[in-house]
Amino acid sequence: MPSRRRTVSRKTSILDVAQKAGVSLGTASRVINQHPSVSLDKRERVQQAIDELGYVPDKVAQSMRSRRTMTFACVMRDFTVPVLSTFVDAMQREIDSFGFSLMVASSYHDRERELSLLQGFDQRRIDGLVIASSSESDAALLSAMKAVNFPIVLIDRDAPAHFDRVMINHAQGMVDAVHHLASLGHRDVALITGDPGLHPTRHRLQGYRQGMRACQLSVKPAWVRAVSFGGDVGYHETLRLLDSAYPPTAIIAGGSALLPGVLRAARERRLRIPQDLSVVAGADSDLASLSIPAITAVRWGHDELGRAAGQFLINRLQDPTLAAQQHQVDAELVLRGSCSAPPATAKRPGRTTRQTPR
Amino acid sequence: MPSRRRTVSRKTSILDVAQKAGVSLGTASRVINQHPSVSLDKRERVQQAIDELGYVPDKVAQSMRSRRTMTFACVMRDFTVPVLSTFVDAMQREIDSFGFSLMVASSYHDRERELSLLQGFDQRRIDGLVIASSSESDAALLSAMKAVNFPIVLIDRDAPAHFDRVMINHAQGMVDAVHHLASLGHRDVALITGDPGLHPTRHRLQGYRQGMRACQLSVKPAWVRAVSFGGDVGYHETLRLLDSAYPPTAIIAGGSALLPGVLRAARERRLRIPQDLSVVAGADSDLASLSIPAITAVRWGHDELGRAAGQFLINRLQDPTLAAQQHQVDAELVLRGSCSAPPATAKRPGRTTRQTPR
DNA sequence: TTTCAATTTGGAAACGTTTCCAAATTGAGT
DNA sequence: ACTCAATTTGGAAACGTTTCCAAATTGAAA
Repeated sequence: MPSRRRTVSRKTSILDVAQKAGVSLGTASRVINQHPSVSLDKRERVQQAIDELGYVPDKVAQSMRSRRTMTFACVMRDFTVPVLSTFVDAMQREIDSFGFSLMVASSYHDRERELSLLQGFDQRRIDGLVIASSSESDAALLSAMKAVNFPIVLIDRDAPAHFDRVMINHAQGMVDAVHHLASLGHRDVALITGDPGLHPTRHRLQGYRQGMRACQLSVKPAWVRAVSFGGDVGYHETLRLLDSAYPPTAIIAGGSALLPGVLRAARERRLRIPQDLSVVAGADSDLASLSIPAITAVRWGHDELGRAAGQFLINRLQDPTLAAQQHQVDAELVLRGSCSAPPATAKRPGRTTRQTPR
Repeated sequence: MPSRRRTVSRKTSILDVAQKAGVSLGTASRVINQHPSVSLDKRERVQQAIDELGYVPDKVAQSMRSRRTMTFACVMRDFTVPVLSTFVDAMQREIDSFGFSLMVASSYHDRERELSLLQGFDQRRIDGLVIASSSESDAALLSAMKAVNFPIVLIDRDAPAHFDRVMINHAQGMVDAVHHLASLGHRDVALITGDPGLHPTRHRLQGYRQGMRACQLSVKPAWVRAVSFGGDVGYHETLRLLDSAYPPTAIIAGGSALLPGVLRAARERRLRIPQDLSVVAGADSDLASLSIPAITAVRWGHDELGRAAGQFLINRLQDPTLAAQQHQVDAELVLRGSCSAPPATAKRPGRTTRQTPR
């Protein structure tokens, strides 16, 4: 007689189903996968066997053969940033109905870790990745992203290769911010933002310059500081600005991680917001909305970002030949209490600024 | 000759490694898995082949055979709650060095969804789950949690079955809160908290009563409201309290989702905090720390929670026979600006309260 | 009936590993 | 040299599916 089962009771497998329904293994598999060519008769018998046995297919075995893990991953710089959870949640909802699960991991701004996450996910044979990479130009990272066996959607990043992209319209936000400040009478508007190699920084810079030009305001090079999103940059750059010979009357904090430092520096210099200094946050945050006064900020829907990213991945899985997809989510300026006319007392020497419009 | 490969170039497999090293498949596998019984000679040859071919093992195939997916999952009611990301992040870090990845999913307070997540993760053969279940007593949920093929760690839940548990010492937080308020002169302290079927609610209730007793304060039944964490409960219960015949002079908002409603209701009734009404938050949040005045709150380390949960799972995987593990993270009262002496003008009728201590 | 194409079916291979088993090798003790 | 146990090794089974192929069945057309 055939050898007995080793374990006392195995999980019921598709074999048990086939046996119980009196069909072959292949036929059972076909009804599970809704394959059309199986007679109604057997289809019913198999379905009944499935119900009676409470059979559920083993995803690992399915993945093994079908090369689909029904899993996506999401890598962000740091999930501790509260607003990212909104993004993840929206993406989750989007992919959920298609049967996909989501893995998450923070890269902590660490290139090595990012590379090893990439390889780890490749080993796991995930079906897609959403990532806000730490760099857009790092050659090793880029080639690792290309080498990998799953589609990638970039979040707020703009890389040379033709990945799918979901980006934020930071430029528009900056244009609006500058216009708003200019309309209040500001002429000396500074921008502190992050890593100059990253799309959000470059795009903000672009919008800032465009806005200044449109308002006929000259840009003093010392007023635009694109250093990094990390550390105490917001604080130090604000101090440098405030202590300079020509301090700006308004500061745009281009990045949610920069705002705390800007506010702290202003407080230390005993500048009241908005009477002595106007402040705009280039990204909305709890701090911005709950501060007193609340900080006027550029805002966008993180849920829209998440949905688009999920949708892109699903589209591409259905049709791998799809051209690179791109989506830009709009940003709007939400007016709060951190901006007012510049102080009248501003004792500034005349400068070579162009005259206001005719 | 043997049949040619179908695909142009397959991923290199352990077979290629074995072949290149001139050993059997089994031996190659053994060196990969650090199995002791393989000669130094072959070990080196295989390692070299691995390096030269850039071979990385396929996790899906490994899981298939070894019944280990190296994956944990985490389901919380709603990941949109900012503070949960700290938890996830800490857990992530904890399990990362052991090679585990993390899946996340929100249950959205939805029992059906919770059940289907449970089954989905079981199909995926994850190695462990961390969950703040929506109920501690739902029979179907409980039996589903028992039926599942992986260990479960409960977060801030107390279920009859012997799951591993990581809980928060809400009671201590409440005791401290009551003592603090009593020391300021309050005698009429109300508590609004959430779903009475859940550990955090029951534990807060217990701490509140214990604290009141210790301070020789009587508890009016109308002052303790345990309804739900959802909806507009914080708002409505606060109004009910404030509009009652004997309004409390202090309110404890036992749950981070309740605080916004409490503050809104107080504002609507034109009560200044803390002059007219003292408020303590039973859970810290951005709102609590950034409000003006900042709200005195019970705080604990979500990172400690996450680390403990990850550690428990790893412990149990190493030794499945382990007795139920339990860890309680301490809560402390952080004093801010939302509490002061009760208004002197309180025109309250004499009550049958016991006299203050001798 | 017979023929032929279309549909349905069973059997087996394949996915890439780990692990079991038995055979081969080694090395120490006589 | 011979025995025996311990170590190392190769070969094959197993994990639970999907999918390929060829055989069997069906049904319509001749």
